Amino acid sequence: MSKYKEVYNDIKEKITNGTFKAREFLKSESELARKYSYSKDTIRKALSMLELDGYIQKIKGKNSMVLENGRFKNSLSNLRTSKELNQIENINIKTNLIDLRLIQGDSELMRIFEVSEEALFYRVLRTRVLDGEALEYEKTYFDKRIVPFLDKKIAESSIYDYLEKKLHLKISHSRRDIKFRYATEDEKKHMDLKDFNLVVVIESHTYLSNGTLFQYGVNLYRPDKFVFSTVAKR
Amino acid sequence: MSKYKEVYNDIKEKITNGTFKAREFLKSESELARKYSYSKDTIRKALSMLELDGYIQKIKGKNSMVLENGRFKNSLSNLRTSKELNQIENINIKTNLIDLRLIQGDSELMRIFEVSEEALFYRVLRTRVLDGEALEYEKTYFDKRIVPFLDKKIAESSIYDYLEKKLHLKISHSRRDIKFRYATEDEKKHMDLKDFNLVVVIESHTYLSNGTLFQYGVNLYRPDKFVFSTVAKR
DNA sequence: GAGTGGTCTAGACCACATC
DNA sequence: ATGTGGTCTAGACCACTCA
Repeated sequence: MSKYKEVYNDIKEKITNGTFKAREFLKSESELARKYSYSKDTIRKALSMLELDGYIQKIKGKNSMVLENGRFKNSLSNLRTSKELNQIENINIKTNLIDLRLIQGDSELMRIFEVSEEALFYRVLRTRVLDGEALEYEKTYFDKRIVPFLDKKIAESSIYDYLEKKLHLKISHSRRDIKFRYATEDEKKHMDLKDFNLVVVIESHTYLSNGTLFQYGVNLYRPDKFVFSTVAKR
Repeated sequence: MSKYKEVYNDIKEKITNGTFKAREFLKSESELARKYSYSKDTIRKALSMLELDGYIQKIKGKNSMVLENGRFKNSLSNLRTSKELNQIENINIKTNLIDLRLIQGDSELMRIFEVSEEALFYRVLRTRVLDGEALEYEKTYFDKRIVPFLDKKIAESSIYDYLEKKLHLKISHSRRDIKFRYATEDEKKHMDLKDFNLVVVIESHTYLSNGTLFQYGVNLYRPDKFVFSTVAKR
């Protein structure tokens, strides 16, 4: 764990658990530097990350101010797994594995991954059931050259835990497009859409630290059940 | 203009105009430092911003790689005004001012801005018409203590240009919540929603560099017409 | 004027990819 | 072994806020 991440996590924890409250001011950068016995620049790096993630606002000439953070539900500025999200909203969520298989020759996937027709992909279909309603339907595709093995047990829990802790993949970032479209018949079958004919679609492309695309996925949500928050810097 | 912003803009320009193409590699940080005659750290700051904004990916042990950027339409990771968006999608967009007035005593606004009932707000209602269809409906509220004057002429062009260039407001960041709900009768009247009864809602709270909330707004879009892209870092 | 955050530098050392 | 990006430091100077 690098020093700036340690400081970042420490302060973030104190903000989320209420030790530092919204509208309060942090200690100055030089005081924090003394307190942690790190250089001012290391503290600054931690504070910059906290600002990017919407926890604090730096104000020139004054100390940094703690922002309210309660509004954040599904934060898209952080890359979160569904499991992490569950811990935030402490409600009854259950993951159901619908299907897990190897597929080959899908032209759409060949285009996305820029591979030839021999390429193999794991396809994972899962739903997330929240208080008895299937509100999320997830279709995920993994490049088998990078994820050589997946089984039912892994797919029923957290795939990302497995990728990072067991396969030691270094995940860099994810590009996400949010859009809206009519649900297909298959989607209507697996989701509890009530009267809604539209679904929220989050398409994601996830890359490793070396720039390789290894995952493509589509997550579908019932429109009335999800809010996404971001912080946009000027 | 700071040095790192100069480098950021220079490289960003070369990526967007095609001088640097996707999957190509940039020069190394030390080469760039020599080329611009700036320190390595200044170059690194520029590259980090480019990475955050999804233009490049830094790869340890190798040079930084240019990412494809064509997919970005409405990027929520940058704070963009509608006018800037228009320049990107060079299609026929027209802004219509529906209403501009001072309002007072709205309890919802009093709660959001945390002010008492004497507080005055400018309310601006506008639509954006794209190839003849009113696809965006914008309701914006400004704290009159910070924006003391607005008129028809300003509201019909770019309000943000006015705020930054004339009033010299320093805009820091904006919190945005994306959600979906049924359209109201008023919204159906002003927008060309076709058969859609749902609208995409982007609620925004915009803050100055000193931490003051000065703008609250709701932007509504027809669901089939907009895509929002973000880059989420792990 | 004193203190704060913002920019910039030069140099050290580490981890990683490549040959 | 070489070059790359990542972390960390110490110090300088600037712009801003506030009393």
